[in-house]
Amino acid sequence: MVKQRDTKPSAKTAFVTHDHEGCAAGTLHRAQEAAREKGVRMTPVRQRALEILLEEHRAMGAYEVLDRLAADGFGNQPPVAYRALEFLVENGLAHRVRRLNAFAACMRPGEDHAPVFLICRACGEVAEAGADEVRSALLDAAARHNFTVERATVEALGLCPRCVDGAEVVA
Amino acid sequence: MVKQRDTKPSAKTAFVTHDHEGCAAGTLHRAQEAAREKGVRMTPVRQRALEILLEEHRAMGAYEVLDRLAADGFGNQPPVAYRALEFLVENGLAHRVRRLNAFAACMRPGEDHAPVFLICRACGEVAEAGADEVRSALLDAAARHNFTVERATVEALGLCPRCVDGAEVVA
DNA sequence: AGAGAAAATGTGATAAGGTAACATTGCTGT
DNA sequence: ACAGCAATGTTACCTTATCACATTTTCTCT
Ligand SMILES: [Zn+2]
Ligand SMILES: [Zn+2]
Ligand SMILES: [Zn+2]
Ligand SMILES: [Zn+2]
Repeated sequence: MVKQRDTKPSAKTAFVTHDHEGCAAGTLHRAQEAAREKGVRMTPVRQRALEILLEEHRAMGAYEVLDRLAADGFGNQPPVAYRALEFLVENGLAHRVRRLNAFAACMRPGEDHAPVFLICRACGEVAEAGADEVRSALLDAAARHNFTVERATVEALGLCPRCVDGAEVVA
Repeated sequence: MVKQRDTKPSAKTAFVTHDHEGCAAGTLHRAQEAAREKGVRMTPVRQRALEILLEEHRAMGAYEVLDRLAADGFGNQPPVAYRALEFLVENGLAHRVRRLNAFAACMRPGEDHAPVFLICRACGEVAEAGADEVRSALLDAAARHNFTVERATVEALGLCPRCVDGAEVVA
């Protein structure tokens, strides 16, 4: 059979225990590469911000990132974090998760993909799912209203496979 | 004039010039009916909040709604608006538009639908598009990750048919 | 009708998220 | 070296959202 190369990390890492050290390092490397190819500058704050986002598969608020950056000797005012995060988002190295008012590292930097997020309400993990079908269905729906889509937000809130067993016992 | 009984308002009103007076009145009526059937109380503040949202096909911030409510003699503190809006959202009479941090009246109250929003970045109009295909595609994508979807946010930002001609001349 | 419980509202305070504006630093090219 | 521009530091401020608690209204049951 055709052996899958390391081109689809998200499919392998979403809600599955894995070597996250390597996962993060690899993604960071790919992000750096993507930035270089794109001709944008990966400065220290920006890189550090991305590293922070990559530590876990969850979304972090700007102020949470800011605290971490400040602790590392960078500025401690909101624009420091917002600017770094804005840079990462604009260059496809991170995503904004609107449901959480937070940011998450992109797991497929440079791939020009349409992100769909799966957000576990129990453990807070966020996975990026490939979903071209969702996009095309959305474009179809928009087309029926003669609407021109420029950017789309698709986010699902629910329970990941690890949390689905035993999460609703609370109620 | 009892003409529209089993119509699909959203499909007819989205980005199309129409009798909005009747559109709003009809939707309000259907919302009241839905609330009654559901056994929840449509109090004065709640109804007024919905009326305010129904005035235009766009999303309004909570504070904007609050100002209007205060002007009508209701309380002028944030919880007044947030509570009314929360009620409307929880009972399917309004939706939260996350991309705008705002709220929009639901155009098909009581219909138990999965809302997909088309947001025009030029005129600010917001349309609710029916998109079962988008939902099922999203559920499929989630299923591939063994993720259980509970709630989903699908929002598209772009240009409505009325704004698409002549909007980008600015740049 | 009247007591008690539950739901809804009023209000003050504060947390959390986000931006504008301007000074300063540092890189880039000539 | 020096002009020009990108990036950063910093101050101040704005918007959005929630908490906590007192008061009123409405519901429920006797
Ligand atoms: Zn990982
Ligand atoms: Zn989980
Ligand atoms: Zn209308
Ligand atoms: Zn428009």
